[in-house]
Order: sequence, then C-alpha cells, then structure tokens
Amino acid sequence: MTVHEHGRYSTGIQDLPYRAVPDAAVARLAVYLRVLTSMIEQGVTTMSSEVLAGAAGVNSATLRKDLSHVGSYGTRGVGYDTARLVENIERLLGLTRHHSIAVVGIGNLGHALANYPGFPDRGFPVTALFDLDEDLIGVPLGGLSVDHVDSIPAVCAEREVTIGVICTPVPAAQVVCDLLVAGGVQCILNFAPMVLQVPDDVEVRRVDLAAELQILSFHQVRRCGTNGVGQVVDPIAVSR
Amino acid sequence: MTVHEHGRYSTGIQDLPYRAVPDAAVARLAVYLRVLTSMIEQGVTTMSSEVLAGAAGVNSATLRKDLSHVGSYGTRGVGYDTARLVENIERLLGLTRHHSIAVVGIGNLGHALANYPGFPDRGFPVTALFDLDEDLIGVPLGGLSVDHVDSIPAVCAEREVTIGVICTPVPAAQVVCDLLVAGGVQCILNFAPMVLQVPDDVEVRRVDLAAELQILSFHQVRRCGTNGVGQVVDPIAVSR
DNA sequence: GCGACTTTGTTCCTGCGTTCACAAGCGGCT
DNA sequence: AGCCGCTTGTGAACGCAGGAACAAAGTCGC
Repeated sequence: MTVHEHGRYSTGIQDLPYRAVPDAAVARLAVYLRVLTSMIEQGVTTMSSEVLAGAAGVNSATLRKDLSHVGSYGTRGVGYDTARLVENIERLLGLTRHHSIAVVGIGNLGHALANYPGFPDRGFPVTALFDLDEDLIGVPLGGLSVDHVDSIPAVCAEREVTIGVICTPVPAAQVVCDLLVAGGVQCILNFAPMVLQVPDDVEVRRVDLAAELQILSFHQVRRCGTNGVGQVVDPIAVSR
Repeated sequence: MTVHEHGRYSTGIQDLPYRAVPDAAVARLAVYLRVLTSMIEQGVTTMSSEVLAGAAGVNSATLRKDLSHVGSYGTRGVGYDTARLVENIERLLGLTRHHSIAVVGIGNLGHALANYPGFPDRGFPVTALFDLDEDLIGVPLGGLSVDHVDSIPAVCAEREVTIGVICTPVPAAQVVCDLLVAGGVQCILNFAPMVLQVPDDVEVRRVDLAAELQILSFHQVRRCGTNGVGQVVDPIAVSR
C-alpha cells in the first residue's frame, strides 16, 4: 500500500495520527460489513467493487476509496476476497474485541434493546441492565437481572462495560450519563431526545427517532409540493 | 446511524425555490426544534444564536445559516423569539400536518416503537400495526389491533398512512417495503439492517443500531490507541 | 507464454457544507 | 434624539467528501 498523504493534522501539541479515515467512510464500512457477512453466509467468496457497491447502495468509486483506508485486500481483475475483507474491516473498526454493553432505562425501548439479537450477533453482548424503578430491580431479563442506577459506576467498572445505551426519559438522561462516565464508559448511545454534556474523551451518538420522522416529513412535503392539506407551498409567501 | 439513501429531487415545475435547504441543515433543524420546545416549557421567550447553538451542540454560525433558510425571524441585538421560531421551523419541516405512522413487525422493537410516546407527542400518531404472526393478529396494543401484513396496502391507503416503520427481520423487510409502497407510503424508516430497493419517489432512512455501536467502537479504539486487547493498533495507520 | 480483458487503487476535480468575519439593524441608555 | 453595544444575516474562503477517469496489476484464454 502506498503511503497516504493525510497525515498532516498539526492541531496542536498532540498530533492526532488517527483521523485518516473520514467519519462518513466509517459509517459506510459498517454497512459493507453487514452486506459482506450476509454474502459469505450465501457462499460468496469473491465480490467486485461494483457488485458490493450496488448491494450497499453507494457509488463503486466511493466504495473502493473507503476500502483503500482498510488496506489493499483486493485482487485486480478479480475483486475482493470476502472473508479477508471482513476480517480486516473488523480489525479497523476495533471489533476484534467484544465490547460489552450496558442498557440504562428498562422501559419499552430499553427492554427491546436488551433483547435485541443484533447486538450480541455483532459482537456486542449486553452485560448490564439498570433502572430506577424499584419494581424492576432484580427482575431477570435475558439472563441478566436489573440493577439500580446508583450501582452504575461500580458495575460498569467491574464488568468492563465499554458502551452505555441510554433509554431513559429526558430528565434522567444527563444524570445517568454522568454515572456511566464515572464508571469509565467512554462510548454512549443516547436515545433520549436531548444533547448530553460529556468530557472530551467521551463520545456520544444520538439516535433521535422523532427527528428521523421529521426529516422524512420534510422531504415528503418537498416531493409533493404540498403542505399535506392539499395546499401548494409557496416558499416565498411562507417566508414573509 | 441514519443513512440517507436517496436525495432525489425530481424535476418538477417548481424545483427552483426548493433544494435551498441542505439535508444536513434539515437534520439539525429537528434538533433545534427539540431544544426550543424544551426551552419554551421552561418559560424562555427569547434566545440568542449563541445560546441555542450551545444547547444544540453546533457552531453558532451554522445555526444562523440554518435558520436563515427558515426565514428572518430573529431580532438583531436581541435574538430569536422562541415561539415564533418553533412555529416557522415546524412549517418548513411540514409538521403542520400530522403524519400518521404504520409500524410493521411487532417484535420487541416494533412493540416498543408502537408505544413510543415521542411519536404522538411530536405529531406522528401511530395508526396501524402489522405482523405476520397469526397469534398477534387482532391483539390490541395501545388502542390499535394488529393486522396481517397482507392487508398493508389496503389499510395504509384507507388510513392515509404517510410513514412506514419497518421492524421486521431482514428476510421480510423487502417484501414489507414493497407492500408499503403499494399502499402509497412514500416515507420509510427502516430498522432492518439491510438496504431496501425502492422507486425514486420513495425515501428510505435507515437506522442501523449495530452499526452505531461499530462506529463507537472505532472511535474508542482510536482514542485509546489499542485494539482492546492491549495491543497497539497497526503502526502504519497510526503513523499517518 | 503472451495478449487482452477485467478490476483495483489513486489522482484530480468539482461541488457542497461549514466556518470566519463583518456590515446592517435594532434596542437600550443617557 | 442620538449614540453605543449587541446580535443577526450573509458574502467569501476554506476544507472535505464524492464522482469521473485512468494507470497499474493481475487473471484468463489461447
């Protein structure tokens, strides 16, 4: 592999040597991984960038560029060895280790996520559950029992939880977040519709389900040219 | 991760004024809306771009530019009138109408989403539920009863469903998607970890929960400089 | 073994989105 | 009434991501 030219991020004292892989590419790599494992199950051992790109819904040039960040694991004239590619994408994404997950807030959504097979299947075993509700404490759920949120720091540290999933209502989310951070958790997936304040060394990804719908709503209105009550939108009239 | 699978802007008669609002801005507007309504509940009537940007976790210049797409509803030297801003963002996003939702696949996740209060609270009432399982058909759930997937086209058309939420396993997702499209649904929120094939006039947003974790995992590895088993990550990637 | 074909990996370029910076505008204060 | 300070809205620059095109490289057929 030729040396990439993306090194130069002298953003201060501690040059961050990482940063070579764009965030958007990382997100797509997770998709490729999914498609590839699915293909391997069907016995596919080799794929061209064109085919894989089609299955993943991206441009083939984009795909090749993304994969170039992983390394040169393709064979010209043939394509990519699916098994080897999966292996190397997993290594880049840090999936060689199983990251254990804690789910906080065992309501409808938390319950569903605690049982979501896609997590353990992808190497993310759920190893801790927390809630505030006394009635839930101790209740067994998928081989685990629910602990009180107060024990988050201790339990997370003990079980080496690396990812916390917050499914609490908004008012509790920041408190829970602080507890997770106290327990050494540096990755948080936040389903509560609010922006969490965290230290610089903690990363939060927010999944805002209602916002997703609002975005869909916007595009729908755009497509139809109506505001949904049969009335044509006049953008100029609207803005004054 | 939310993947925007198609940004098609069909060549309509009135495509001149549209396309002004970037996709990324629309996504952020939904966040601003959330912060604003929360602030209004606390009695805040006026906010500066600086404060609002801080609460939403974005740059203030970005925020002002986003809001400029909505219209000029700020007062220089003062800030934005929160109520008026909410009103106008909602209008831009097409939220003046309540879009009704159908949830397909009443497993753990589908069950949780069917009961998710954030949907109706934000003007997205759930008006139809579907599953394949005979044991679930007719079961009442939050004021609705579960219908068979075969009836998707008829029921969606009748109840004017505008958004379909797919929570089925992967093998069923494409079939369900086709049924939704047949029922006139043009917006789909897909929780099944696969890429759906749809006509150009249908928009799909994908929420891939496991991919979110993989992205977190990647950044975690980057931060620590180890792959989680105490071993330094590939020095080539590190050195550039 | 050699040529032609296929596909990768990379380079260049274009376009978009974000950020900076500043002029215009509005309210408050004297 | 006029000035001052604060905040918006926007024009310009910058940086990054995505797409087209191409050269290198490896395979398959003959």
